[in-house]
Amino acid sequence: MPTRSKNRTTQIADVCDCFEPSGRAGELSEKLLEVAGLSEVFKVLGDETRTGIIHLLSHRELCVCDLAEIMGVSMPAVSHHLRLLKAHRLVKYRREGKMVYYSLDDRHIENLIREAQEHFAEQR
Amino acid sequence: MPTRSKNRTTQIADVCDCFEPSGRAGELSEKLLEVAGLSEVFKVLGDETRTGIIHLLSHRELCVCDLAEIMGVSMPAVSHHLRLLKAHRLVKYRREGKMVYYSLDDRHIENLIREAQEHFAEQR
DNA sequence: ACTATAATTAAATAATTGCTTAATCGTTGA
DNA sequence: TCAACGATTAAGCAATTATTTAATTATAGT
Repeated sequence: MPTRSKNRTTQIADVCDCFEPSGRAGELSEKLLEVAGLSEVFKVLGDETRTGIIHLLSHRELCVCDLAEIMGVSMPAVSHHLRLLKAHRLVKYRREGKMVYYSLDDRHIENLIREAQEHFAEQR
Repeated sequence: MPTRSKNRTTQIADVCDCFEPSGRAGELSEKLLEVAGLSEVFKVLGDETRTGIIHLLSHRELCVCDLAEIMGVSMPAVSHHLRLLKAHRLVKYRREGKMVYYSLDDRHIENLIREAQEHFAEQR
C-alpha cells in the first residue's frame, strides 16, 4: 500500500479572503472524512487492464493465463493486477490443479461499472 | 490526453493450453470493447484530492481558493485538478468578479460515489 | 493607468505506477 | 523424485502523474 504522504514540504499558499474556518466552509472540512479512502476503490478501477479484467470476470470465471491472453498482457502483469483486485476484495480465486480461477467477489462493482458507463456514454 | 500506447516492446508471453481463440474465451475479447475507455472516468476519480473536491461540490458550489484551503493544497494544484474534472464534464464553473465558482455538472457522479462508498464500507 | 487579488498556465521535480525479465513456489504426471 | 506447466514474487526500468515555484491573465477598486 502506497504511503499516504502528500509530501507537503512547503506551506500552503496564502488564501483568499472568502474562507471562514468557523463558517459554513469550515463545516465542509469535516465532510471530507466521509470520503477519505474512497478514492482507493476508484484508483483500483482506474486502469484499463483492471477494468477489463473485472468486466470479463462479470461474465464468467477465468484462469490467469486466459486473462493474460485475452487482455494481451503478460502473465506476471495480470498476476499483479489480480493481487491488487484481491487486496480490495473485488475478486476471489479458486485453485483447481495447476490453474487458479478468478471470479468477482463483489456485486457492487458491476453497478459501479454500469453507472460509470452511463456517464461515459453521455459524455460523447 | 495521455497516449494509449502500452509500450509493447516485446512479445506477449507464451500462454497456457486452455485458451481457444475461436472458443468461448475468444468471444470474450469482443466484450472488452464495451468497457474500452471506461477506466478514464475512474482514473479521474482515483485521486484523493479530486474525490474530495467532487464530494465538497456535491454540497454546494465553491471558489478555487476555498477548495484549496479546505483540501489543504495549493491553488495551482486545485486548478489543475479542476481542469481535469472540467475536461471530463464532471464540473462546471461560473465567474463572478475575481472569483470562479465551481459546481457539479453530472448527476451520475453522485451515484457513482455513493455506490463506491457502499463497497468501501462493506469492506472494513 | 496602476495596484491588488483570484485564477490559470508553464516548467521542473518528485513520487507512483505498470511492465518486463528472472527467479521461485505449487501442483501434476511420468 | 524429477520435469513440466501454471502462477506468483522480486527487482529494475520506463512512463505517467501530482505537486511545487514562477510567470501570466483577468477583474475590481482606487
